[in-house]
Amino acid sequence: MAVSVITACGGERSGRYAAVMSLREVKQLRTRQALAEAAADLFRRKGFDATTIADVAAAAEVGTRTLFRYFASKEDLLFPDHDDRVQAAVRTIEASAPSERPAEVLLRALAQAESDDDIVSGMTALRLRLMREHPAVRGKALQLYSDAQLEISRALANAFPDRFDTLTAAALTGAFAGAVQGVLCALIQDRADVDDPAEYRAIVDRATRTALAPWLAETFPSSAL
Amino acid sequence: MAVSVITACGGERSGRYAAVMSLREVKQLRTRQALAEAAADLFRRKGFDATTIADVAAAAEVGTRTLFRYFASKEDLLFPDHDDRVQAAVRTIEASAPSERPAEVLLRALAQAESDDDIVSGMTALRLRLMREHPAVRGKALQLYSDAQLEISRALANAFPDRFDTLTAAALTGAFAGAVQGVLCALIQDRADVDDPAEYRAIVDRATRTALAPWLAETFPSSAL
DNA sequence: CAACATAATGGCAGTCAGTGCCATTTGGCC
DNA sequence: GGCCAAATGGCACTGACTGCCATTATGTTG
Repeated sequence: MAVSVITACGGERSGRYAAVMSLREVKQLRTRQALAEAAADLFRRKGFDATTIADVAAAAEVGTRTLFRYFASKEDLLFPDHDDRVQAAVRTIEASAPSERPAEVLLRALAQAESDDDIVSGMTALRLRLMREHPAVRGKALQLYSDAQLEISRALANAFPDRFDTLTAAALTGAFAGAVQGVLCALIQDRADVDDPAEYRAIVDRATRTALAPWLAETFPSSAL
Repeated sequence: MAVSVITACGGERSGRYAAVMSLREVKQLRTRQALAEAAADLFRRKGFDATTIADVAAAAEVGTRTLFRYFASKEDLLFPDHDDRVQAAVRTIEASAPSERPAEVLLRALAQAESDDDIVSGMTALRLRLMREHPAVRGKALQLYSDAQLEISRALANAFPDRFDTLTAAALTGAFAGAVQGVLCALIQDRADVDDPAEYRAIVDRATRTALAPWLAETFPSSAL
């Protein structure tokens, strides 16, 4: 999403967003994306450890000091639009009708968080590989996911105030996310590499379905959902 | 557990483990514990950031180079006997009877991982506080928990080979752990500090019950468990 | 008990992530 | 054009962490 905006700005339709984005903002977005792309490229080619912050900054043609104004840490370079996705998921929940089943809404919100951009660009595959090989990356990912989870559970509690208290919402969200995460980790551990986007999507789908089957089962007391 | 062994070694019954532990091993355990205790003490008094590795090493009367032979990172100092607990949980699962309900076994294994030592010593409270305040600590904790989760799910799949494939076990374990973790996080977020051991235990109990209520409900189809 | 093999220690120099400070530049706006 | 606020990037610095190596302590064998 951010990607397409910038592409549009740089291309023939560069004036399209002039009305809504100042030049300064456009430049910032470009710098941010240049950093993320340079990082992904270097991580892929040279490896995570062998790539220094200075390398990334140089490749993006900014100073290292500037890099840290865009990304708080080296690991954050791998999750450039994390916030956008979380916000999208939250909005999905907020926009849901009270008549819907919370589990369905949650499922839709999580599915939406999977950006197609990332999958086809191979960013997801890179991320998964680095998560497996570098504990620090895995730790950062888990931290981001955990924070997102909390935010989502709050949105859920707000969207269904009559069915959930904060704690139950946290439990439900945690169970969902935990199940998916658990399956995903187990899958990652097995197959060495997931290069094919379609394969990755199939895996995620399977993981989600496996994990959530009990929650979505008809026999399950709807009061708990 | 490690604590009591060392205490016994250093005290009047110092000869007790001489037959099973060499002097070298006893010294190593002592150094390890000295480091963990020094770290906990300093983190508590001075704060996490303000405490340097050099401080901890000096307090434990070893060189910083030696510290890193016992703990791979500054954060690891906060989880000194993580491995022991995970192994205990795994053994609990391995020792379970095939006739038991997997969910019950899992619950018992997780409950056992809560060491009384830690709770009364305030280690847990310190850990929770630092997890809330320092993302790096939270990331490390999540990483350790995630790895433990994978190991436990494997043990579960092994213990109930006729009921679970690897993925379902991972999903169930993930859902359990995720639910508890979610509730715990939500609870932690609210109350600023949990100093009282009894209060902490109550919170964990409540979190566990809230999180797992759906799974343990009678109406839930037993085939899924 | 002596001598040897092995493992633990700790110091030193070095790398790199990340931060505070400040002078300079740049875009937004009147 | 000129002022203001924000962005930039260089510099020096801290602190976690590592490889290397000489020294020391421990276990073992005769």
